[in-house]
Amino acid sequence: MRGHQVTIKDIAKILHISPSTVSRALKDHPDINPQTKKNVQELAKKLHYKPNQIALNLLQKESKLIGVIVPEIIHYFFSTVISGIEKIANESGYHIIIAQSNESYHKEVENIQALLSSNIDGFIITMAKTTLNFDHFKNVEEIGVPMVFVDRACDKITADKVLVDDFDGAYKATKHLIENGCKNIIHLAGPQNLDIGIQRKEGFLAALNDSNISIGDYSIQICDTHDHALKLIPEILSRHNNIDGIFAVNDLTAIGAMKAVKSINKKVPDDIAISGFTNSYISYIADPELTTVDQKGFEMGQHAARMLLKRMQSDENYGPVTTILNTDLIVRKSSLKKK
Amino acid sequence: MRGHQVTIKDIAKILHISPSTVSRALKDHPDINPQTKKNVQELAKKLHYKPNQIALNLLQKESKLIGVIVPEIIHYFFSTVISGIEKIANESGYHIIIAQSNESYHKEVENIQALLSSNIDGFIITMAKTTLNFDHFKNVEEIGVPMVFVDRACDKITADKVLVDDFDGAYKATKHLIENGCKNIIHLAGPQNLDIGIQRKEGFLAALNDSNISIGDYSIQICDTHDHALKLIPEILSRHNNIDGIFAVNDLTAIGAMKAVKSINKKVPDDIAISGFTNSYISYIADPELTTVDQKGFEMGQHAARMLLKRMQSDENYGPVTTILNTDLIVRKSSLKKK
DNA sequence: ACTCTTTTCGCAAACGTTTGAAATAAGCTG
DNA sequence: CAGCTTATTTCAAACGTTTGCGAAAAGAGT
Repeated sequence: MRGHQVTIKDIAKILHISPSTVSRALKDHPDINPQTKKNVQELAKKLHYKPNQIALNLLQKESKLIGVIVPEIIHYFFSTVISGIEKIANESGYHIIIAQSNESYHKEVENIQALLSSNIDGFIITMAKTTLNFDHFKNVEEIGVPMVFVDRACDKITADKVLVDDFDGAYKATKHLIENGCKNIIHLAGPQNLDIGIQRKEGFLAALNDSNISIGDYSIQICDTHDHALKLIPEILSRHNNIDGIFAVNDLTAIGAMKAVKSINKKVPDDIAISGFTNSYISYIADPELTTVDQKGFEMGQHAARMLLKRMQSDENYGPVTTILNTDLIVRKSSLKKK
Repeated sequence: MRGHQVTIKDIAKILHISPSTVSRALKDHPDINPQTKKNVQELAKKLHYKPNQIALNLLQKESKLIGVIVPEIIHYFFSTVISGIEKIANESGYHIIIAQSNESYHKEVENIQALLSSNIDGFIITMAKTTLNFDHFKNVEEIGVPMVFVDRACDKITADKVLVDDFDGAYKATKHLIENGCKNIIHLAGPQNLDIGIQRKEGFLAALNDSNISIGDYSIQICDTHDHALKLIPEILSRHNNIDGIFAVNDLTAIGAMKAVKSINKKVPDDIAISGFTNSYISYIADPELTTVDQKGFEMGQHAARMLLKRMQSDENYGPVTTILNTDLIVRKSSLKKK
């Protein structure tokens, strides 16, 4: 179906010269007669000659492609990460192939295999939540394809990593709630098998500790989805009527909590102040606008891409680098009590 | 830096046989001695042999890559489209390269050129809002690379298209508002140089017409962002106090309007009912949850990928196909007045 | 007229794989 | 044992491009 692409051979045949001469003429090699050069270049332009990247890739053993594997691109955070990667990659003539794991270990393995055989030059990966076995990463490591982990890292693998200071972000958000008058804050926590779940919880606890606020047995609730928060919050509030602050592990959960609070006729932030984590655009869309911790997806993506490019271009095998980015607390109305 | 990938030649050398024998042994060719087959296959497995896709691509003159160009993946709609494409593409052994135009004509042209020279097998494209010149698409057409447009089409180019019935979706949403007691609805419309802007407006007008509702000079407002709605709505409501319904061209704008309405102490939906368009997840996150028109991004993506695959695999050059998908009205609380 | 240099070009190999055709060796038939 | 079949393997070309090296031709110097 596809029309025959013009090749160097075609040009060579027409001009009755050899392919090598055409190749050199096209790249202005000094060995070539100016007249020949002119002939070749003119014909190439006329025929819309485009070098065949596949052939070049085969020759140079590189594809100028970066494989990006993320759980789900519909999540704001991951799409900003991707945008950051794309920007830096494009600047260096690379393109990105995107594959989604949908948080499935199985799909992740499959994607890695598939992209490996596409001769990807490097990987940027955010692990799936369900990934507990790391053989597929080990495999990548053995083959020698450079790899950078973003946001969710894996201890078992020696690879570059870009993380965000989850502990500090959680600490800042919690501290902020306390400073705004909250005396009884609960944390809606993420899964405790993931580092981000642990770190954000620890940051929360540290902030309470530093302010000498006692921690109840209900202070930590494992709850990291909008719908779960919607159900859980009214239940908890009915049992602990004096809760006046909520720090959620992500924005969606925070907003679920916000809706729940409003549904039982409590006011946000005056009765209960709320902070999320991520700074996705729904935090801005929420009513009242949501205080949150900026997770800097775009910067993380850019950083990851730069690390990968450096690794790919370097000959020496320097040790793995881990970069931890700072978070910013974004204060909006959901946490500012009038008092 | 990259470790040597195991090739057929390596296996051949180790086993002291020829590459062709190895190749055939790996694909269970009947000509090969069972013992040889076994040796080869075992060694291949042991060495983690993976066929080099680039070499295959060169041989078969295809890259098994589909170029996807969308305005911005952070938008829920586009990320669902991409997911749909990815699913179908993967099923047929294809991968997708994603490039964003950021709604910029310039970036769009650049992306097309770059992906073309990567020997993409086909394109799936949603035009940028600012694209008014179509030479780059013409170019793709001439070269003979198949191309499918999604959501936003271009009349000047003969290519397959997947659209959504914007008119009907808008009609249904408006009709629904009317049936729920709205007597004075305004439409926050998209840019009128884009087909979706026009169609949704026309659907809105048709529904009003069919219900014999008169149309004021203020009934159509060009306004398609959250922030714009936030400013515009209080202003309009102060001038036209009897407005009791808003149909917005997209969910974000609808939610901006919703926040504005609430900010001047009117109730949604009782005072003013609201409907959006897209059915992004923010419509579910909104408070009250937003009635909207499901634009079926995932289905559109799947459909586009199928059309592209069909086109790529077909030898004959059948005329361009346009598929128009139906929309679904998703009724939620924002439009259900009590009475 | 001889060698030496310069200019310009082509040959051939390489990248990893597939595949039609040819080659080899062994076994079988009559 | 000549001729034939069958089983198994290798050769060589092909995909499009690059590149080291050699070759041819022309000019320069002695």
